[in-house]
Amino acid sequence: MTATAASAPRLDEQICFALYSASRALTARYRELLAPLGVTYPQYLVLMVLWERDAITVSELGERLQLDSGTLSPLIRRLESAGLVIRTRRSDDERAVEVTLSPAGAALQERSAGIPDQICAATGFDLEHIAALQSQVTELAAQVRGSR
Amino acid sequence: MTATAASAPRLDEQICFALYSASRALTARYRELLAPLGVTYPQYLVLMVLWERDAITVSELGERLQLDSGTLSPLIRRLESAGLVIRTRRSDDERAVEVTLSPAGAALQERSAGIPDQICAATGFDLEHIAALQSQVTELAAQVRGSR
DNA sequence: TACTATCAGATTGTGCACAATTTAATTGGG
DNA sequence: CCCAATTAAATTGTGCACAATCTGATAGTA
Repeated sequence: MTATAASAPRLDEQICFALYSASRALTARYRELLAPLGVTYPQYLVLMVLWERDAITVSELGERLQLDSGTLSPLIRRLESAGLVIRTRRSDDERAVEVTLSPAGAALQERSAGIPDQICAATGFDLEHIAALQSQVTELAAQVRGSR
Repeated sequence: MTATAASAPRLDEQICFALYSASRALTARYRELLAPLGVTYPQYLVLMVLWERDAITVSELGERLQLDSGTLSPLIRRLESAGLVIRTRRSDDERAVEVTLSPAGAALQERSAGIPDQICAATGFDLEHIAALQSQVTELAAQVRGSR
């Protein structure tokens, strides 16, 4: 015997695989819903942040989404190519790039308004259950980030 | 007004973002723990499946991990280059490729045995809480996959 | 036997993630 | 004022994910 059954890491028991797999399953669902709008799920996340608060820098976006410039720079460039956002150097600090919604980018908020409900429906969970799960998962992520 | 506050999709409220973010946070933790072993988290997942049941085809791996050949083919080739697995065409069906652990791949099971506990510790959650969360997240993923 | 359909992997192309490095602007200290 | 340190993005390189396509092997059927 190499290891006892109890200590062997089984795939089904690992919270990380569950999160990884669920995240990909949900993202796949978003992919279908977002395809008509011509944006990917990470691009949609950036747009959501901008819909909450427009004219935000790349690093502020990065803090919000926990993504670095290596991911965001090309992603935002694609959003700009698609005509959804505008990138401008901030005049008081030429290092910072401010990302602003174009009219087309702002208009996408309306067109995507039904998506969250469709996602909720796809989970088959009621709203309270989703909210409870969401807060626990968020707390777990915060713990893991803070544990290093 | 463009939309009511209630209908506006807020990032913090979205289960998908919570899962996506938590998955990345946990994977980052795995990355540190797996670095000494020279494997990535997806590669570790493949090895875990093989530790459970060796000599499995690429498509069976794909079913288990919900990944397609576009992801697995190059990943398994890297595992083979690293000397951790061996790829052999099945003699009774030359289409199928069987993935088998090399001695080095099998040996990694011992060396990685402490990782799950370290991950649990990083979450700060007790085992029952993790298990409860894990089963809910898994069920949610199954629902989402089945809803199309 | 040919002919078609199906199936298993591999390949191609796009878009994330992320580590590491680079470039340019700003800040702080002497 | 000058220069080192810091900061914000961008760039480079690697490795997933995944859609779409391709190649070759197998199965089924007239």
